[in-house]
Amino acid sequence: MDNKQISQVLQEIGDILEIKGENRFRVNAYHNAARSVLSYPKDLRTIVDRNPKDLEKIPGIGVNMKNLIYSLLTDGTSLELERIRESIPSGLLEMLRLRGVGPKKVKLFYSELRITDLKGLKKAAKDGMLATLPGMGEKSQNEVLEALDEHSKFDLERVMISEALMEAEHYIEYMKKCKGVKKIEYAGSLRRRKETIGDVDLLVAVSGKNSKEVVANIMDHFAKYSEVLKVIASGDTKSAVILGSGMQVDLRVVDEDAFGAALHYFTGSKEHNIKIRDLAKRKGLKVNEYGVFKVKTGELITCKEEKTVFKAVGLPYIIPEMRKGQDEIEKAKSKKLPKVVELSDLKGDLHLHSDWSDGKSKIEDIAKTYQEAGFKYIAMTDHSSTVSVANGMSSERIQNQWKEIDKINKKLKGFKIFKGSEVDIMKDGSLDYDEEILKQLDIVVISAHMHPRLSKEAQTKRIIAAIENPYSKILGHPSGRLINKRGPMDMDMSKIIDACKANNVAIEINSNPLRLDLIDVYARMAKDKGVKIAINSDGHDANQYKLLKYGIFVARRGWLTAKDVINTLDAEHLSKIWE
DNA sequence: GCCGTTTTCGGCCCGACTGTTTTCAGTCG
Repeated sequence: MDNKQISQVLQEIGDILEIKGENRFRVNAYHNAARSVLSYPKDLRTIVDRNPKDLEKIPGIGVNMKNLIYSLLTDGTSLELERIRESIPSGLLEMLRLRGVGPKKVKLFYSELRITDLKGLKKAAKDGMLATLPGMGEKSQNEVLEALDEHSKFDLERVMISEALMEAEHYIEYMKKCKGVKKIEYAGSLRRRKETIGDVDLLVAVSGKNSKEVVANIMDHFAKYSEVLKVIASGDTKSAVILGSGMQVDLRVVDEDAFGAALHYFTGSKEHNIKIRDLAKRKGLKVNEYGVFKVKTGELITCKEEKTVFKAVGLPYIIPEMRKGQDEIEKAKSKKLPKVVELSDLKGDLHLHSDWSDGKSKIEDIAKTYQEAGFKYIAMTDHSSTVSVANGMSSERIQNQWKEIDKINKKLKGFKIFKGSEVDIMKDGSLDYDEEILKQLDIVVISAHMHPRLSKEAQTKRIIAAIENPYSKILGHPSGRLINKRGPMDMDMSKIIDACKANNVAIEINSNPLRLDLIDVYARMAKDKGVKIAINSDGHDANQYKLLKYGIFVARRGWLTAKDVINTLDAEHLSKIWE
């Protein structure tokens, strides 16, 4: 059982307790613990193996949760979990996933009408039975039917950040055309640059002098966007819609004087906000989306800008990417937040494909495009021979490619193409070219494309063997995951990072929004262990240098500075790190 | 159930929107 599965169990227990109407703080404790475990950067199994008591050091985990997690990891289940699962029909949990249906309604449906699953719910709604329940009516019944319809139509998967960003930017362009919109920004997980996004939050500022009609007009404009499929809420200052793509977009309108406070509030994360409010409380302050208030006098500290919120609670500005509710507030207090890397720090890209393998562009065009975009170098890393589906290059072909690179390099001024390869890691951990080729390459990116289903031990051993190859320079897309399509390979990332440190191998953050691999927690772990990172596009088209921004997002969420990233170096300094 | 520069007991973020009520409970973020 991994952290994600443990987190799911904790979430499930919380959900069941909630349906049963247990004490809400006890319910919250399970949900908090679930989130805490999910974002915890270390494998809980390794903690249990060393000293189970250490589990209590994880925020939100006390003696009870520790015992539960211990049984889950040693027995694969626990008495408590079994007992609680038996206490309600399992289908009730699925009902919780419906929009507008929470624990109270699930309990109501079950206790009054013995409804135990979605099918039964649909029948009861169609038969008009739901409307007869206390607190329900025709409208609520229809809401349930619509929620059931949505549930079957859209898989409620979170979408890639690239998609959400595009949707948000288009919506913002449209909203800017509306009179009275002084400022507009997206907030939420999109602003925090999470790798996947559940819904988009838009925040609009209006001038305090604006009348109610102006705000109403903005709400109206919002609902009339051409992509809107359904308006699910529309109040005085808050609206929500569902787009044709299935994505939910929320809008909130605030006075421009409260814009900073509201932006902070709606950027989250929830955990970060709770910690900020806790800190404020201890200073006799109250923080909400309208500003920071002195509790005793009720005096308002106006927060037109976000940094005023932080200042009011005695903190330096914390960038959205860091707001996870982990240790960022502590580190900010002691002025230990790093200055994180920016897109403009990148001087080159060390993982790219041309039409020599499965890319679309010619090497020369790629080089020109990158140079025009302000970069100083690239490494051409086409696929090695075994990856025949991607037109991998034989030893002979790659040597021909070097001749072409030499020719182009002579023509270029102030720009360099490194000779590289994305060399496949074989099942036994050996590399897909022999020494004769490897030793002539400037950049050897080692990647596993085949055998993703090996056991954890075998996979870890295989990858480490490849890292130990003296010619390996960068470990490419380490986990092999494809977001919403394929999970990560089962391997011990902590050991792999240690091996990279021991062998002077950098680890890649692959900027393709479908990969974003290494993930942020491991990026931070690598940094803490002194391992260098390469932020690469893995581009298959000259214009895919534009993907690098997504890799930068991950790096910033992993607290990386420019110094932690090798492709912020000049071409001359870059070659020296492996000497 | 968790947690502690007010505390080992007594708190636990907080406000908007909706529908069904006629002052509020449930849901959501």
